[in-house]
Amino acid sequence: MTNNSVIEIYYTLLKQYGHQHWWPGDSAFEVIIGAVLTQNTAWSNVEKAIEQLRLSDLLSPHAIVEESHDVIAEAIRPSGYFNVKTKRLKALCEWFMQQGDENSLRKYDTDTLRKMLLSVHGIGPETCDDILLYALDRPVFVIDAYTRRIFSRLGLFSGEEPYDEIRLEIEENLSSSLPGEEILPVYNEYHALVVRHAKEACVKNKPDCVHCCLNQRCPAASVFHPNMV
DNA sequence: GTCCAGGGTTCGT
DNA sequence: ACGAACCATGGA
Repeated sequence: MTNNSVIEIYYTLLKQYGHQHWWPGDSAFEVIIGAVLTQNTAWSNVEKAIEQLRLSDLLSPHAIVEESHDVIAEAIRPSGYFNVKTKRLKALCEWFMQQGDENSLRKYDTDTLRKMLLSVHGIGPETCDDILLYALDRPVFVIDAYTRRIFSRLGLFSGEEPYDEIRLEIEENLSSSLPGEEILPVYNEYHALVVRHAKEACVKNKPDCVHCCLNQRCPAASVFHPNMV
């Protein structure tokens, strides 16, 4: 990985697509709920689930802990895996309430918070980093399937490396390119741009489509290969 | 009808 | 430490 490759990819994506405005204006709690609901699920379905929670007055940690499994499951049905996700939401909300208010999480450093979140049932590495970045304003680089696919096709990784191996290498590379005060908004925007690009890159979003970012058959190839038509 | 989405847990090897 | 089955809806 060359010295500035990660930030250069960022500037390329930002120039192509502009700002994505991910999770703006929502409360931290709503972002946290969304992070669980969107696991392996299209965001459009998550919006329906959140709206149904809102209409049932279930959009608070206390309500989700107290309400019955079946009522919550029915509310979040559109997001899929509703029985699994109901358990995960309850576990996460119980943890959240045990911490007191949102401000009581500020006293932990990011690595400590990550371990705390990962110990909650239903929170894996990606959901954890979504919460850290988009709800708690921590500077972490979110690794998802799109990130692996795109960075792999740009030759930076094989794509099979463990989650934290990719994350730490990208974070080290990025932080060497930017001062600390400016890195949080870049992490925030970067993941959103990767998702946006992945959707543009391959019409069918096929994991085995080897053309994305590699040749002109990919609709988004010119983003990284300006000389290609 | 088929594929897959802003994943994680559990249970084999 | 790694692989596979499992969970379930809705849009393309």
